[in-house]
Amino acid sequence: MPGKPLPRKATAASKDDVTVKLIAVFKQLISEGTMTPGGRLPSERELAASFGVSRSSLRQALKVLEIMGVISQRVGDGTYLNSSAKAILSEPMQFLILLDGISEHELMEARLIVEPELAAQAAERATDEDIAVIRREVEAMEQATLDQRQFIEHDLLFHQSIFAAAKNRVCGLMFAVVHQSLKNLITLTSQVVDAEHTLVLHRRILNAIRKRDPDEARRRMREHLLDARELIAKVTGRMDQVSIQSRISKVSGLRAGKVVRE
Amino acid sequence: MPGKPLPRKATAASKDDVTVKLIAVFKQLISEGTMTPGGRLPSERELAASFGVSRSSLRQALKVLEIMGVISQRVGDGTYLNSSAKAILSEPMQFLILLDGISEHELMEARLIVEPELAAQAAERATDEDIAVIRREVEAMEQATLDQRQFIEHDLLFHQSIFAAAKNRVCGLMFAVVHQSLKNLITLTSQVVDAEHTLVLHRRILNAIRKRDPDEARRRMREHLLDARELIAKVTGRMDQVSIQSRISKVSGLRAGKVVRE
DNA sequence: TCACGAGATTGGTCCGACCAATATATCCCA
DNA sequence: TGGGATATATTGGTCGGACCAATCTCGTGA
Repeated sequence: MPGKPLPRKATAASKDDVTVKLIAVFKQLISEGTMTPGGRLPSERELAASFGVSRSSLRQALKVLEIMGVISQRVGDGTYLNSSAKAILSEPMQFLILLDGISEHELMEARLIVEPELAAQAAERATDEDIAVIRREVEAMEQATLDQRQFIEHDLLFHQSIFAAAKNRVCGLMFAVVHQSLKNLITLTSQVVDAEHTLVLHRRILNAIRKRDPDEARRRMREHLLDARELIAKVTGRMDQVSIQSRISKVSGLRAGKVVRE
Repeated sequence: MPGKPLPRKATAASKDDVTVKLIAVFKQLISEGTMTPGGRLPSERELAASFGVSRSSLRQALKVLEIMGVISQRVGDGTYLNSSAKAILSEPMQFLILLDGISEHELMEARLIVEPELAAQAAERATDEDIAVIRREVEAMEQATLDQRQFIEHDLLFHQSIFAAAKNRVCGLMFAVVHQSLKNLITLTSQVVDAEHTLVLHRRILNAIRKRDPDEARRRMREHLLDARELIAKVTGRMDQVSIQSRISKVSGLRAGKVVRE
């Protein structure tokens, strides 16, 4: 009896499948500068041969990276390493919200923690240019009071521009997806109140930052978010689980079929 | 002139490849409750047939979900939907740090924004049990002053337990990965100062939360993080880019080969 | 000089095959 | 009859090849 072919070396990462190893390799290559942002990767066939794996396995790894926003692929062209990855947290966050059943209320709670502090920091650190950008978003909102889509878009951009002014990319990137997740809900709330209501609150924040007054900026942002949270609570009270459903983009093309275990 | 074969229907999701559509389908199925956390999915072959796609394409989608931590796959067993996904942001965040070149300093900045506020909220909302958990982490650190690995582990758990006490899952999940990213760096700093130094600061935070004093909790946490940031600055001053390299897990098994464009 | 077009390149999808790990059912013996 | 060893089926993991469509490249010809 020859026993098992190989006792399966316990070399730590030996149980990882090829895809996981490949992702680790890419991470390594990026960190050591072999692959630079914006650069083009060899073709899938070359990469597969170079790594000694099948194209199928390689494609699985590349697909993961593409969905996460690390790379971009275009047929007939090639594969490119993205320079920045603003959307990298988007997909995971959506699943996180689904799996852990995170409510809109909790998302607003998180905003209440972070955004007032960031507004305060923005008041301290913003350059004149940063402030100009923030003001431009307010003006864009003023001119879009009739176009709800545009209005909300600039509403979110307003908050993002404050993140940028606070010079805190980590929070900025993290909360970009939080904003995106709340987008549908914000749309609902903005049907309840008129645009001027939101604009007043935004202007107060802008002015506090212009005055370089961190404490007031913090207070005004908090005021704005508390107001928004209240509105959301009012709206969701009538919507309940519907809001969850509507947040999921409708699927086209593939039939769902039976997926449950028979 | 026949023009382009088909003007590319602008049906929104028509340009997405199969994998992207499949992920959207799974999102849909989870949100509508057809797939429930902990539940088992049909086999890959069944799913592929059910969706009318090849197993290869399906596997790409499943791989993405597995890396993100949405599902777990075991050969010979099957595919299961995870209940919660604490690790869901881990991989994306690592690439985010790499691609955008986010420094340890920026990560600490983000902690300085969030954790003091969370400590304050913990002081307000913590149940007796929450506080017991926090205290237990402090005690665990006291008993692990000799085992550096254990010590740091409980250091991070201390901070996590405060997040839990603050009842803010969003920030908790987001900053779990930030902590993880800083782990190596914390290891370095704890070689510079003795354990008691850290313990004193932790005890102050714990006591503030026990006294239900939000303001002091906020101040004490801030004090702790400012101290940590200073230590990190001191350490990284001598390390520079080395810290980035060491954060990447070494790869085994696959040879990197040439990847640059020749 | 520029527009057109044939060919090469590249990612996207599918199929079929085999392997190894695991679970389940089966059988045999104590 | 009970329990452990064994055979079988199921399942994910990997591979190779094939074809398609989008895109790029480059040479040709007006």
